[in-house]
Formats: sequence, structure tokens, C-alpha cells
Amino acid sequence: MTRARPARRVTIVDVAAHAGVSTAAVSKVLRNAYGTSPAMIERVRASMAELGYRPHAAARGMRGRTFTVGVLLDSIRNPFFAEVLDGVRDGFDGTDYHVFVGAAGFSPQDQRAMADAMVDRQMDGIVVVGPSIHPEDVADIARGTPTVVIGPHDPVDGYDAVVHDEFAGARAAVQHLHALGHRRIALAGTLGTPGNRWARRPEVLLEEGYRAAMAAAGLGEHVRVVHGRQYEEGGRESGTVLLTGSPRPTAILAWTDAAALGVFQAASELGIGVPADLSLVGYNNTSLATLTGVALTSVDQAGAQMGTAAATLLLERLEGRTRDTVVTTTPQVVVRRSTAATGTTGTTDGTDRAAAS
Amino acid sequence: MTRARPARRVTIVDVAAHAGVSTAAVSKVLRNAYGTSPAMIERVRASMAELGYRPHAAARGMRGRTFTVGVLLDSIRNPFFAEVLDGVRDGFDGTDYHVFVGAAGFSPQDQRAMADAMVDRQMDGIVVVGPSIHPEDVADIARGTPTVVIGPHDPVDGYDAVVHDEFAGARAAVQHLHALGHRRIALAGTLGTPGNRWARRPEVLLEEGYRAAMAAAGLGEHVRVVHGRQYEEGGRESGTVLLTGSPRPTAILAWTDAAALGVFQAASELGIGVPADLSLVGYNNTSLATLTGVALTSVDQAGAQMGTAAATLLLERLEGRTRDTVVTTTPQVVVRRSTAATGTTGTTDGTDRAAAS
DNA sequence: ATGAGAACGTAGAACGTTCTCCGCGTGTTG
DNA sequence: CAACACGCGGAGAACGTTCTACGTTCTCAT
Repeated sequence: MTRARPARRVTIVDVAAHAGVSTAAVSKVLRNAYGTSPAMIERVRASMAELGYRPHAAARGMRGRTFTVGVLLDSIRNPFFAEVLDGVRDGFDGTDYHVFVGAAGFSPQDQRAMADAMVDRQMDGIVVVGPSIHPEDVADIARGTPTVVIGPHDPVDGYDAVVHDEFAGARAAVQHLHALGHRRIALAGTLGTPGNRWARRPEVLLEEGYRAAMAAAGLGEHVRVVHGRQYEEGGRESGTVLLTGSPRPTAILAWTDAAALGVFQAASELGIGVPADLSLVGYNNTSLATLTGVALTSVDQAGAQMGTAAATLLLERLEGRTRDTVVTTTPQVVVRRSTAATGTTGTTDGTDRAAAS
Repeated sequence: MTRARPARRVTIVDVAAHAGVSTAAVSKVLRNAYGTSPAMIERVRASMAELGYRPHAAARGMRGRTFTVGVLLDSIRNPFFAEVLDGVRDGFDGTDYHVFVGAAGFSPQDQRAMADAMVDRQMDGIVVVGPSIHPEDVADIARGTPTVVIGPHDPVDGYDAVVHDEFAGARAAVQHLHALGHRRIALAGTLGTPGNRWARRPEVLLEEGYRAAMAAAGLGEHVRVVHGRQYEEGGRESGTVLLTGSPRPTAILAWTDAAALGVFQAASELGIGVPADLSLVGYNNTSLATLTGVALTSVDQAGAQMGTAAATLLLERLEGRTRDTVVTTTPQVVVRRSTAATGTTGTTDGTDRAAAS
């Protein structure tokens, strides 16, 4: 009513007194546990509403659940994560769980510390997105707290995973480019985060898929891979290397939309037109792909869907499932204006000298 | 050592037993409170290390602090928030506090619910970034939990604020453009989030600064303002409106980098070159500004610095300060390649017919 | 009527901290 | 030498839940 004093918190005890029942009864209503009559539920609910009761999460944490799940990632800056997060939030919508994000930074120590912080705060579940943090650490944490990993394809061990079929995604991209007549299709890849110990990271599968698809299309001799750093700068560096090399590729698949934009930048600087002289395919189909008139063709990986899947898996774990489960999502090439058929320009020099990575 | 059984948590009791002291003593060491000898501190510390003790945040929450602060924002997607968050994390670096992000979405109800969730989890402090959430709600929450608001210029009431001088920023942008010879300088602004009840939101000050600067430069008759929606789409719509109107502006100041990219897109679609036919200035100087060869001139608002300032203010509050404090950061125009002097192209038609907003 | 269950509620002990007293030694002072 | 202060450490009561036991009452077949 009046905003008055600092207003001591309304507790279960207050509600119990007001409703004329025991605290245990109130607790039961709260958790809709066994042993409550409709009449009592009604009365308690009314009291809770009237008093404006809100459960004290910390106190809950001492006994049971905190109704909190943590999403652990390296940086907010990655637009793909935004999609995943939306999916996770969606997946928990309608439940009593709240989602908090921990942006841990890139060092393994910091990431481990963040994970510990989540555990210390009695979070009920943790979603690790992107191959942050060491796999052993994940297994370690999963021993105490239900955990879902989004990204790496390594065999799970006491936790669940949501993965995307990068192998198929790379294949689809190569096929798309090959269908347009491209033969010298290069990959701007990455070696991944230093210190990362996952073996089967998304980038690894993507490269395997690329190589396999090239071989299957009879383009094995045109395989060309450059490993760059993260984000735009990495893409720009890789792009420069690829586009100043000889023979120059007519198409580049980048392992990330951001990297693709970096390649685009390198191309502009070299006076190479996209898609006239170079077809460019990104990966993840984030908002970057549609930005700024680039209209990047990109492989969609349905980040939101992956997030929702992670939420569902976590909820199942919280319900008691113990068998490790892996969910795989499938890619889809979204064609925009950064890819075009070859031969639309005279840049092709006919020679097709091979160049392996 | 051995990873062994599910490993019951190491508690203060275990540490006490191991060090041969009371739990109270351990607690004192933990909080470096009064009444401890160097010898005892040493012994307890050793035991904590050996046993791998980590404080149980939920239990702490029942009594004192949880060493947790929450950052409340609408969406992770905003790259400016990424900068702010980095600043906040920086500001808490070296302390025992951990930072968690709540992405609440755009509805006032959801934002309030998120704030409540943070309070329920006994977070020690809350940073509200961007004019999310109602001001009355903020005041309400601040009554129980130290709070810092980043963005709006409304008078504070029981909390602290970090604001940026958008008035000066807009003025600097206009001056920059005017110095390049531009006279028909338009503003692609916004009406802000619907349902938002802050009166002096950043956009409002920005528009005021724009109008004042135009007047001061004797360009009052060229003032032209369009209010669009959020992000790229909004910028694109506004850009289309402005660029198809007559007389067409030779320069546009957008209230956000994303909006500026939208304007850029609209310009491309209309065959209007940047900066040849149109000079474009963004706001916030986020990573978007450097992306994709756009090389956007933008007004830097030092997001990281704002975040750090917020952290500092919060720490001070937690130390006991009660007087409301406001920190203001100053803007700086970062010139890139989206602005150029007029007259470099023949598009100028000489007529300078006025057009008020 | 009687007893067996089911249905409904309650008491009270955790959970892991913090923090207010309280007491014990050991000087220090009048 | 009594009185007192001070430095150090401990006992134990919170904090707001959950949940296991355990009563009590009701239902219903025998």
C-alpha cells in the first residue's frame, strides 16, 4: 500500500498465518505437492496474492531448486548467440525458470570460474553455448548440475548436447556453388579458440564436410583451406591470403558470417566484385547476413531452434532423465545476392592448377 | 583429488573441523572481519585451499550478500550493450562479485518480472541498461537493492545513473557536417520504445541537441526529423522517407549505428552514393561502424566507460554511500569514410527551400 | 460397528552461512 | 592488587525454504 518503511519481505510464514495454515502447507501449495485440498489451495493462493508474496530464491536454493538456469558463453558480441539465447528463453517460457547469461570471456580459467559461480549459486541447470570451457570441466560440472552443451560433436559424458550438422552444411554450400559453375571453391576456416580441448568442434566438421563435398564433386584438386582468427579481422586476413594467391578462387565459403564480411572487405580492397568476380557464402545466417546491402548467402543453422532444444533437454533432465541425449539440427542454404553463376565476368583464366591446403 | 563420488559440497563446517577452529572463525576469515589472528587466518586459508572450499552463494544470500550483480537489458542483440557489459565486467574485475545478464525482452511486464527475479535471487545490485523498464519500477526496486541506471537523463530518485551527453554529441555531429559544407542535415530519429515512460530518454536529448545545433549554425530552416522504429529496418524506412522527399538532404545523422546502416541500405537502393551524394553519421560507434567496408562516421559514446562507471557507482553504494550520483560521459565524433565535403558531386541543386519537421 | 487405507495437515529438522553476544586470557592502569 | 580494556575466538540463533515423519480425519467395504 503505502511505500512506507523498507518493507520486510513477505515470507511463507506470513502467508501461513494469514491463511490460517502451517508453513508446510503453504510450501506444498507452492510446489503443488501431494496432500492439499482444493479448498486449502484456494485459501493459500488468495493469501499469497493479497500479501504479494514472492518466493525467496536464495532460501529455496538451500533446500531444493532455485528455478534459475545459466547460459554460459564467451561474449555477448556474437550475434549467433543472441539467436540461441532467444531460443533458450523461449524454451523456458511458461515455466517458473529464469534464465541468466554469464559472459565469461575467452580464457579457459575465466570460463571455468563462471561455471563455478553458476554452480555456487545453486543454478538448477547450465547451458554451455559454443565450445567454451574444457570438456573435462563440463563433465565435472555435469556431475553436480544438469548441463547441456551446444556446439561440439564430441561424445557426451553425463550431459546432453545440441549439435548442428556442419558436415552437411558445408556440403550443401559447396553443392550450391558447384551448381553455379564454380570449381575453385576455397574455405576460409579457423583453428578455433586456443586452449580449447574439444576435438570435434563445429569448425572441424565444417572443414571435413567441405573436403568431402569437394571430393564428391570431383573437385578434390581445388581444395584450398586457410585458417584464420575469429571474427571480421580473421576473415579479412584469410580473404586477403586467398584472393592474392594464384590461382584465385572464384568462390569462398567462410565459417562464419562475420568472417564472410571480412572476406568481403578484403575483396573490396582488392577491387574484386561480389558476386561478379567472387561468390561468397557465410555460415550461421545471423542478422549480419542481411545487413548493409551485402545480402550474404549463408547457411542457416537455426540458432533459435538449437536454443529451444537445449532448454527442452534441460527440462527433461530436471524431470529426472539420466540417459545422455544428443539433438542434431540440419542446415539450409539461404541464397541471397552474394553468390552468382560463374562466367558472368571475364576474370576466369582457364587454368585450373591445383592447390592443396 | 580423485573425482570419485558425487562429492558432497565442502562447507564451512568441514573447513572449521580441518583447521581445528569454529565455524564462526572460518566465517570471519572469509569476510576478513574483526577478531582474527594472523596465525589463525593462515591456518584457515590453508585448510580452505586444501579442501577446495567454495562459498555457497545461496546460503550467503540468506544472511548477507550473494556477491552477484545483475545487468538488466532488453536484448543481447544490441552491440552497444556488449560494450557496456564489457565495461561492467571490467569494473567488477578483481572484486568477489559476479555479473549475470538478464535479457528481459521488450515488454514492460517482462522487464519488471526480470527485475523481480533478480531481487528474489538476492542480487546485491542491479544495473539497468538502456531505458528498459519503467522509472517508477526502478525507484521501487532501488528501495530494496542498490541500482544504477544507464541511459535516461531523468532526475534520479534513490539510485545512481550514468548518462551520456547526447545533446553535445548531436551538436558535434552537426558541426562536423556543417564544417564539410552541408546545410540540409536531417535526423533519422526514433520515438523510442513504446510504453516507455522515461521522459528524458537519450533519443530526446539527441533530437534537442540536433535542433539546437542547427539553430546555432543558422540552419534552423533546414531542420528535418523523421521518427522511425528500432534497428536497421527503422533506419531503412526513415532513410527512404528522407531520401525520396524534396528537397533531399545531403547529410543524415542517425540515432544509432544500426539505423545508419539502414539508411545506407535505403540510399543504395535509391542509387544514392555514400559519401558522394550523401554523408552519413551514426551514433554509438559500435563494431557495426567498422563493418563491411561501410566505414561509418559515428559519434562515440564510450560504452565500456559507461559500464565501468556503473560498476564503480554500484560498488560505492554497496560500501554504503546513500547520496544519489550521476556520472556523465562526453561524446566524440569518430570520422570514417561515410562523410565528405559537399560539392564533390553535381547532385546539389542550389535551391535551399526550407522544410521543417 | 470396525478396521484399513487414503487424504489432508502439521511439527520440526535440515540446508550453509552471517553475526551478535559472550568469555577467556593477558596486559595496563590507578 | 583490583579493575578494566583489549585481542582473540566460540556458541548459537537467525535467515526462508523444503521435506520427512507423523498425526488426524474421512471413506468405505466388510
